[in-house]
Amino acid sequence: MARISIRDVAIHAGVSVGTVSNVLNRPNLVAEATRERVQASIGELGFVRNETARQLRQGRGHILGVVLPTMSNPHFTEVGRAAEEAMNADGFDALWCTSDGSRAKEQRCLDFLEEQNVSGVLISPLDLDEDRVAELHGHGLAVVLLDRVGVRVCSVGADHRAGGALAARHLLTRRHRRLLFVTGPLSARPVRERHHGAVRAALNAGLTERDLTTFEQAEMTAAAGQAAAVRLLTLDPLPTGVFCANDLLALGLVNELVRAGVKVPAEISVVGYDDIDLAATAVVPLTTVRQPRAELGRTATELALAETGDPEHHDHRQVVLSPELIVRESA
Amino acid sequence: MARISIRDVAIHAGVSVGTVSNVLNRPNLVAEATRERVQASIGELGFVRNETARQLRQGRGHILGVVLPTMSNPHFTEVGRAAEEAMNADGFDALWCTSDGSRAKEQRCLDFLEEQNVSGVLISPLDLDEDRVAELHGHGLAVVLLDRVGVRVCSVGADHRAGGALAARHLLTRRHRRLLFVTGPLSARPVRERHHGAVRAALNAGLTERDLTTFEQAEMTAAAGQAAAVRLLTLDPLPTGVFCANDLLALGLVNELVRAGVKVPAEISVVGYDDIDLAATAVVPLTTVRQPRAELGRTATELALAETGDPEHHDHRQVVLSPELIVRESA
DNA sequence: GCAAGATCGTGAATCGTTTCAAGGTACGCT
DNA sequence: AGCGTACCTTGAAACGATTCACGATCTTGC
Repeated sequence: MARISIRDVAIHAGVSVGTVSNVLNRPNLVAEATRERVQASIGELGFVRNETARQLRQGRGHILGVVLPTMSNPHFTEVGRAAEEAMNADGFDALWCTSDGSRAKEQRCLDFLEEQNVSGVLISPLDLDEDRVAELHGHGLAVVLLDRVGVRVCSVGADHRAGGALAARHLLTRRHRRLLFVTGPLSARPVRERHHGAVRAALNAGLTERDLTTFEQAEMTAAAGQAAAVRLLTLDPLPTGVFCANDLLALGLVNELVRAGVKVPAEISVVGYDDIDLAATAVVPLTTVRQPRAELGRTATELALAETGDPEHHDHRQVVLSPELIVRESA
Repeated sequence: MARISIRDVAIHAGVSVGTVSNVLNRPNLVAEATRERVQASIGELGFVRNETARQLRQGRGHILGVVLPTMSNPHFTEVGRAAEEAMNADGFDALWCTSDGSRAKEQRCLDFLEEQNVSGVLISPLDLDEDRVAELHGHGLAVVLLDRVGVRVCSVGADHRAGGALAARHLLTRRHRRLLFVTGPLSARPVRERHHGAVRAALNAGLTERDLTTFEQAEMTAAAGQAAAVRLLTLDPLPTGVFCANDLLALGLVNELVRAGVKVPAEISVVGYDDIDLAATAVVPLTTVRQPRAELGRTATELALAETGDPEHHDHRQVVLSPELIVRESA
């Protein structure tokens, strides 16, 4: 029942603990015969390295924290997956945390990660707390902000303003003149930027405030999108083009419109954001703004790893990636 | 830059490390004045407990691993979320791992968790490796199987056979006599059981093998569901009732059918499985078999915690929960 | 004024690793 | 024989916390 330690292995193999450790970490220093004997003992006893002790000795674990606002939106889990893959390739592991939309939970995640002695954190913050980030950073953790630029840390994100503009301009080229923007909470910066980008583009194209309506939904889920559709249908005159701040909203909205007998895109066109897998298989395949998810995750990991690798002279980079309009059928 | 340790705090506050530890863990043993002084130093220095060292000393961390086959299916992330909530309530934290459909990755997850010294693991195994489970268990970890019963460990799952039967019987009561079953890989037990349950129910109701078609999709995604729909439409005669092994498949399938001009449920009825959030907001709100997700996760945590609490005389329980048919519009 | 408790604080041992200076052996070379 | 080199192996000192037996100091009661 008691856990097998390196010491047990050493005794069993008739060598010192140092040698067992060498077999584990620098096998080339150990004579072949010895090495095999030790390996055999390891197998026989079912020894599993205690990473906890190893970390303690080594200072920091080979672990990066990943803090996401939710696991229910495939966009985020995919970014995380790409990040994790990149870590694994470098011998690091991911520690996933979810803030679940709560600032308090987000703090708990960060505390947890810091206590767990991770060497860095990739975080998609709800609402950037610069001080907390500085603190983390001061404690020697590499911090990479996802979708948010911060002072004095690395960050990687897509250009949401450009993305919003992309969506709006697409609707405008299709001659839509009455637009509805269905956003999430504007307190969240990426959401706000998508919205501003879209509004700006519309205004630049000669539309006026009166041509624009905004629904600010509390959640960015399909259910919220559905609710938005219901509300949309009470508008008079009806908008002909809708931009949703993410695909989940767009999916719920389109579904409800179709159910109500509205033809998409003939009567109302809809553009989403993110290009999650579900977008392509929707009833009306969704025209949407694709975020370079895999690149986002991968780059975030790279930045974090670069910083942990050489914290001394590391200059923080702000990587901003370009979103891409994916035209399908909904607009 | 160097991490602040309990020793630094002790020096700063002019006490011994033992006292600082007491402030942290048994504050009642420390005089109020001292306690406050230490607390002040902790705040001032920005001390963060090194959970790694604590774990080393204490034997096992207050962490439970959660191994899921994918983060892209909301069903699993929701189960995980419920499990995590229950852990948090008991002072435990969750360590999330994804096997991503690969047996090898699953092994890596388990190795990782064991090295991390977690005190237990909740696992939704791809394909149960009894030996590995026994090994984990032998190493003193509490193991709880999700959706799979195993020998000599706790498990909690829904009754998939009953769920499959529920779905099939619903189609049968609606007078469907030509059924299509769109399943995932039948090598996965829960999938197989859903299928068997459905087939059995159909046969019992007097249908023959010739009335039943099965598509075994490699993935259980909306894209796979879409592909299944395309193939479905080549069938002659067309089935009138379809049971999909999960909601993602069903969603993709329904969407494609609707796109092709097929009326759901009038011409073809579809039943899904899981009742993920998206099911309710689909174009044709999905009739589906709900799994008690929250209860599943919560119960799994409870079982694991019970075992870690008192490993000596703990009898392993096999909890099986009942699925429930949710009738909406698709069938 | 003193013994017996009660109340606090200390310091060393410990958890399982890694690391590294130092010790052994064997071998070849002069 | 003596010495230098290579090659292996050892043992002890960390890492940062917790725990616990033991002192030190203060009360209290007689």
